[in-house]
Amino acid sequence: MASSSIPERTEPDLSFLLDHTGYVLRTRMAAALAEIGLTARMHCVLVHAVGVERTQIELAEIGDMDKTTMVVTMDALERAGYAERRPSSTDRRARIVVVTEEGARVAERSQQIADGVHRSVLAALPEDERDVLVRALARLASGELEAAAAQPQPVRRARQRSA
Amino acid sequence: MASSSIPERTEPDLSFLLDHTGYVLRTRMAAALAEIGLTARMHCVLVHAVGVERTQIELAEIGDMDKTTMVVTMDALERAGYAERRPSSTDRRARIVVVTEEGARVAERSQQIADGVHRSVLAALPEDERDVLVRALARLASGELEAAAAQPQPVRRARQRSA
DNA sequence: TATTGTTATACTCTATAACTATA
DNA sequence: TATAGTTATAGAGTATAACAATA
Repeated sequence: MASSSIPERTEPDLSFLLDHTGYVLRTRMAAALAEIGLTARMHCVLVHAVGVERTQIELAEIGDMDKTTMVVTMDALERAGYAERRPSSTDRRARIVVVTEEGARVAERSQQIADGVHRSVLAALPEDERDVLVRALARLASGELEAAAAQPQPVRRARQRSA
Repeated sequence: MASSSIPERTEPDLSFLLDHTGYVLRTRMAAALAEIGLTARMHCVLVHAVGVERTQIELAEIGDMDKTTMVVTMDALERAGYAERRPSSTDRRARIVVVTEEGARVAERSQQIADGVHRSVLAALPEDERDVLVRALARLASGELEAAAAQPQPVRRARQRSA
């Protein structure tokens, strides 16, 4: 959130626009999901685990989280009674995330909530802009933008113990 | 970054799209600015401080940062020799951020870099989508989206000492 | 040897609190 | 009393490392 809001006489400040809209949407989504006791991550895992056999790692990749973050998220889902860890029948190292009956109901509800938030956001736009916005963002998200994106993050220094 | 990348048979996942594009752009911008030794925040402060008399608080608001984060950013800019703190002539509590000559050159360069990144991103889109994307994001950023955004963040708990 | 999942922990980031000096 | 700026530090979030079990 260090983008400028004041327009220079140059390019449109895409950084500010994406940061700002993303922030506001995240905030709205978090608030909406919080009403049924879910975080965005719990929602994401839940929705992608219903009906299919997926391991924690697979779900972590889908939601782009670290496997250790996945552990925390699963802990929360288990405490809430929405999902369980079951040993995989094919790989005894892995755990399948099984959504409970109540979890499935919650997942459906939370997907409705998420869709509702998205709909209400898009509703603020003139109809002809909606599709173009989604299409343009999808285009940027899938490839073109990624290509040139090196990894500039200097990689977080590791804890080092002894020599 | 807990949005799903797998399309449900529902609304387009605007959360994922904004998160993802925002993340990639932030990453690219950070990498590009890092080549001249700037962070996004330093760039933002520098660019909005050249030529005008602005206090730290004013610049912090423009860049949407906390005043304590502004202190850190100013420390970095001073170390680099790009900006200085000067007492305000009208309010002896406040410090005006004065950009040095070298700082002004760097600001111009960093603005070119930022514009270049934005241009190259937009270049990935068919021409007719570019304007619409920017216009739609601007519309969402300015008001409509904000209106319904309550503050759901439970406010970070304060350190409490004694009673 | 490599991988899944876990625990423990360290690091980064950023905001709160408390303070000084002014207004 | 309130505000600009500073310092110190707490807290959230998240990644790294090391480990156990299994592949």
